[in-house]
Amino acid sequence: MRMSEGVEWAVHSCLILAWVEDRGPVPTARLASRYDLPAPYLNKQLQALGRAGIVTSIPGPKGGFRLARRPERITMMDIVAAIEGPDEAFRCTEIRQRGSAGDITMRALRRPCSVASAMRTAELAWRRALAAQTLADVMTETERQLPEAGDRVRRWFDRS
Amino acid sequence: MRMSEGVEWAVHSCLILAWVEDRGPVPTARLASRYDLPAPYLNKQLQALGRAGIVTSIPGPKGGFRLARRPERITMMDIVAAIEGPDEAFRCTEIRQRGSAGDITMRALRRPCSVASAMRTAELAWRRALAAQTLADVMTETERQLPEAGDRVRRWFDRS
DNA sequence: GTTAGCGTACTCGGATACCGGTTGTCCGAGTGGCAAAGG
DNA sequence: CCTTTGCCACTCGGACAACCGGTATCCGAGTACGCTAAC
Repeated sequence: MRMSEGVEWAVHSCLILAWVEDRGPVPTARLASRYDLPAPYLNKQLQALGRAGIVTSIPGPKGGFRLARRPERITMMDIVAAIEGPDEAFRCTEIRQRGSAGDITMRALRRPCSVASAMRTAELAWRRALAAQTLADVMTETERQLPEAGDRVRRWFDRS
Repeated sequence: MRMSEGVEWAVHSCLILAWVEDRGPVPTARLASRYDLPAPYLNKQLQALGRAGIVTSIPGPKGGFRLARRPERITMMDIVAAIEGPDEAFRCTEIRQRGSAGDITMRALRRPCSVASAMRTAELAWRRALAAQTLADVMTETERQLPEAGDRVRRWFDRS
């Protein structure tokens, strides 16, 4: 089980956009050059964020991306779901119904598979933990370690 | 992000082995035919369980697999870790150090990346939730829905 | 001097190839059981 | 009848291909800016 690398890119990009705030939209090429990432592929991730309503895109010159809402209203869960998709990691294929085990009483099939339930419980805990952390929380934590982080980003955005 | 299908197979196989208990080892072919799974690939998963110390293998005729310890001592986390490997889903590649963002103060790099920390927190919640559920718990829940589940497995094992 | 029109350059957006990993398969090493032969 | 010995069939174990989703890339549609020229 492996999370897409695009998630890391997306979160860091959102951090940049959050710190830049209202200074104007940031184009993909700018974000890509900052972290030395392939611009077209990063653009793909940003499009996914756009479809999820996390960022808004402005076309044309002086265009780019900006956050669609305040960092306090964007959770880690939102970003992960936008990139990874809505499907959950464990997908029950109902093997209990297949093969020679398929002749079990039908009424048990009304109830969800116990194995799937156990996995779902764990995954729900994961989702809750992600949803409990907002982009603003990550910003605060980063600035606690490096107080000038926001200023650095804004200076980087202003020059050039 | 998608969990390997082998996890579902492994859990269901462990359930069979738990219900069979001391009646003797169950060969891969028997397990595979029960759920209509490709036997060689299921064998691969069982080998992984063996390396993790969850099941023990007995070679030769009348051989097969059996649980290495009681179901109360086997957690869902053990099985998932055995199949999926020890690596965590989110892998921080430290993009904050790359590109034009690489010129930040070194002391911030002593501390872990805030993004990675947030992800790690969530993943830890997932792992705790998995570790809190034992194989015995899943057995109990299954028998609550279908009380004769254990007897069915044992009868299936005895005949043929 | 002002304004309307046009060209241009820059942006996003979706459609298109490449690659690593999971999935699926195969054959060889090892071992217990069974049967037959000998005492 | 008991013991021993050889063979065989069945098991696990690791090494070998095939398919698929994520990775990486490209080019086209659209738009705001800036320049030019006419009024």
